[in-house]
Amino acid sequence: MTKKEKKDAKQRIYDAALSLFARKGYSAVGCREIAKTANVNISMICYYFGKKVDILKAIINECYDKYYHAVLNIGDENTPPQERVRLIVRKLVEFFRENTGLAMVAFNTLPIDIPEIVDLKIKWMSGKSKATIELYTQLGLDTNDVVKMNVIRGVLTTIILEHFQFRYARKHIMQVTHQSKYIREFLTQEIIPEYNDDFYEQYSEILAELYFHGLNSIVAHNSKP
Amino acid sequence: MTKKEKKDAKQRIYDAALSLFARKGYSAVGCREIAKTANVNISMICYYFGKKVDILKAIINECYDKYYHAVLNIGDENTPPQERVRLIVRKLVEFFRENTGLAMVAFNTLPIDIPEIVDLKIKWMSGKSKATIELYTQLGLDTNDVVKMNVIRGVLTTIILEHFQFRYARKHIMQVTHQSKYIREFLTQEIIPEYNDDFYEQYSEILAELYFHGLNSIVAHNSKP
Amino acid sequence: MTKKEKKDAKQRIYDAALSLFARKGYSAVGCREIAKTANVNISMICYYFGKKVDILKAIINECYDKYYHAVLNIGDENTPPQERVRLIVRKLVEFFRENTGLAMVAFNTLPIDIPEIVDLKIKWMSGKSKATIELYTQLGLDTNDVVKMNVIRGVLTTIILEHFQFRYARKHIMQVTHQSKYIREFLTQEIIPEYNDDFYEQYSEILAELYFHGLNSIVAHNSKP
Amino acid sequence: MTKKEKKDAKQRIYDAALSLFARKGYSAVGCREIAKTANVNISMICYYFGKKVDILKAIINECYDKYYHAVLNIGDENTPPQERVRLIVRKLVEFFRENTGLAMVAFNTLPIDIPEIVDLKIKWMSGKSKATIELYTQLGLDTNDVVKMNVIRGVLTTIILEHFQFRYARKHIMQVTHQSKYIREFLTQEIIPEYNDDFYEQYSEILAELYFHGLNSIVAHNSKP
DNA sequence: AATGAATGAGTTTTCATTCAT
DNA sequence: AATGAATGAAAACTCATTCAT
Repeated sequence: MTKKEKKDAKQRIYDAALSLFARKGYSAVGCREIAKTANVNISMICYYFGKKVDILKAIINECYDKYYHAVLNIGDENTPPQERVRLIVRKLVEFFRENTGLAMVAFNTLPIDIPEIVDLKIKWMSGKSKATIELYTQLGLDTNDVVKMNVIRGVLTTIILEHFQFRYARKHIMQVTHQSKYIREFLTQEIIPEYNDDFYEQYSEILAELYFHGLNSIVAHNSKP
Repeated sequence: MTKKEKKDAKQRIYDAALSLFARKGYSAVGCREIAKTANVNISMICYYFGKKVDILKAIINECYDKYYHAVLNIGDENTPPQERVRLIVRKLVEFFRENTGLAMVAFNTLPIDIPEIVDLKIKWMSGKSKATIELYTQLGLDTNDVVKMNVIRGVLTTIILEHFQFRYARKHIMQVTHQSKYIREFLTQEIIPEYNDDFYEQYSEILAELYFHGLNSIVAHNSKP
Repeated sequence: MTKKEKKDAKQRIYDAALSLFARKGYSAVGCREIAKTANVNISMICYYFGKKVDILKAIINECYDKYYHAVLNIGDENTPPQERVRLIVRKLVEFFRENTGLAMVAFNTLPIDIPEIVDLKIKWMSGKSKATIELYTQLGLDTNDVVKMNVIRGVLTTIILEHFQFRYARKHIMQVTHQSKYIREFLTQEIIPEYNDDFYEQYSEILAELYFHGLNSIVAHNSKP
Repeated sequence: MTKKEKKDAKQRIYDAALSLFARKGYSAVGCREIAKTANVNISMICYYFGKKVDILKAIINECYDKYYHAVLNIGDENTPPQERVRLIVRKLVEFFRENTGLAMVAFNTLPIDIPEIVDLKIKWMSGKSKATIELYTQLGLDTNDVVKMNVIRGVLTTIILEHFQFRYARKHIMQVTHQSKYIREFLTQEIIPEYNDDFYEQYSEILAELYFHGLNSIVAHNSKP
């Protein structure tokens, strides 16, 4: 092994794990597979990370860290609401675009039943959501309206994440050989856009539009006549 | 064992598996655990379902079947668009409410790397989406606008599913003892509504509002000047 | 496999484990080795005992159970002390002779650092030692004399156990090939008696003699003039 | 690290290993644990001792060396037998008191199945036992009486070792938290003497008494009429 | 139809040791 | 002289599945 490879062993493990977790889910991926993908000996995983779950922890930490950095300081009370929404959407899209795998693994709402992980996630999720709350009040939304808050909680993130999950899944599926040929045909029939800067420019714009007007419409809405 | 129990063995396995898959994910659940939860002998699983994966198949099949029945024939071209949206949302919410676990397992976009499952899902997902397409055209949306379609694809389902996943996760987490007391405190501090008929009446109303106006706003939107 | 073998699988594992633990100590024996010795698949161990440590638990339980049955009801206040000592020694020797391996594993004072085992042992050891206490008082020994009690605590058991450990070890060592030939020579030079009924008849007699007069002498002894 | 620490690294490993072996047994202790306890890098162990087993060898060597020095030249034919016994007991108690851990590891009769160790022990054990043999003849004991020799072989050492093992184990157990509270209560209920000079003065006296009169009684004993 | 026993390949993790520096 | 990285073998244990009954 060259020096380069040695230096990167930990990183290679991390990357391999991230990619595999994103594709199969944490539990479906074994250390063997990670090691093979990273081209290292199995024991290296424990050597560098201690336990398999610690790789997941590292991923979650990196993801939330990046996430909160991304959505930090997006406009203030002086920014016009629509502009603010546009900024938020743009930032989020950018974040998910750059960290698709990371986000898929960390944000997957599937409640993996590992207490440590649950705790870690909750720790991250608690007390950071100022930005959106600020936006809501700016739009005149009653943040004490439990129903409305239940409707809009996490909506934006969810929509974007879902987009990337779908895109990721489709790409992955197309690389795999499937039993039924008609599925392959179906997949290739679909019009798949080029997911380039231009696409996401428009995507953000439209999503911001949808979200902004959607929000506004429910501000006015009176739940009970 | 009574005869009643014997008769229900298969169902008990199915129910146990469903509940466990929803909580932990398919791969994280072992046959042992399912058998124990269902209070049957392990070999019963293979006996009734052949392979573990076949339970998942059964779940997916039941879910999609119910799903498409739920969203079938919701209004037609004569129904006013807003009313139609309201109907769709209502039906979807109802569906997810009644089949939370089922939907969590079947719709989880996490692409589990099991070809059979992927194929099965694709088979179900292809060619059934007439209802929404109809709605789009009724609203005047250009269904060939790739970007717009990427934005709205699956949005409604995703939002509702996410709501139920969040609700489910929170409930589950609260039942588990966690290391950090402050997490428990945090969880109990939150205002959690009673998720009753009344709540979902309002929830559907507001979500329909948001979705309808959101959609309308992007119909008008001109991506590129 | 014949039916006979099937039936005995658990027993074979138990026996193999007992024999290996006696020879090498619990920690030095692996499941692989037990399985091979018992001529079963490794997974059978977990299948029948759950965990490796549970075999040890079973051994300890069997040993203490037999032990307390063996030393139960050996004479009473009407039995002359010397006769009583003779009876106790005889019973103990008999017990150790019949359960050498069992006793070596269970009574090995080596404090294996497994809490469950420590607890189990203490549970057994507490509150069962009436027989010896009765004897002491009969002999006129002050059971509150801490020093004397420290001297005689467990002496008899220890001496006998040591005899069997030594005998066991020597036998085992002689079966193994050793590097240094002079050791083999040395070992074979030694006069090794036949450990038959006759031997243990005399052994018990002499040990009882030693123990009885030893005890008596310290009864009279005044620790501090 | 200071120079002092560096200098002592080997000693620290030795001490850590000794303490851990005494508590858990050789096989149950890993190099990792030794290294951690000694606060050195794992590779230091191999660096200083070659193999893990060589630490054990060092321990055994040190122990036997000290042991034989301790019991060397304790009285001669002119010393009155009872006085001689008293001296031997005193010396042995002193030795075990000062080298409890060492003796526990080295003298543990548990036959660890490592040929090198077995050989080493046998090498030490052979041909050094003049002192006791001398005593026996002085007392008029027939050293050719195989049964008698089997009874008294190692008795003294065994008794004392057992005392220290018990003391050691109890102390260790009390430091550990156990599941069952009643065990802790039981342990603390016991009257535990202060194991100081005064205690061992008396302990040696009483044990010498027991041993001397015990031996004498069997000298007179005629095995078979 | 139903099941307890059995299995071999699988899991994660730890082992003592070696190596290049 | 000293060490962090690396390793393959082994550790205990679990896996989904099969099979004889």
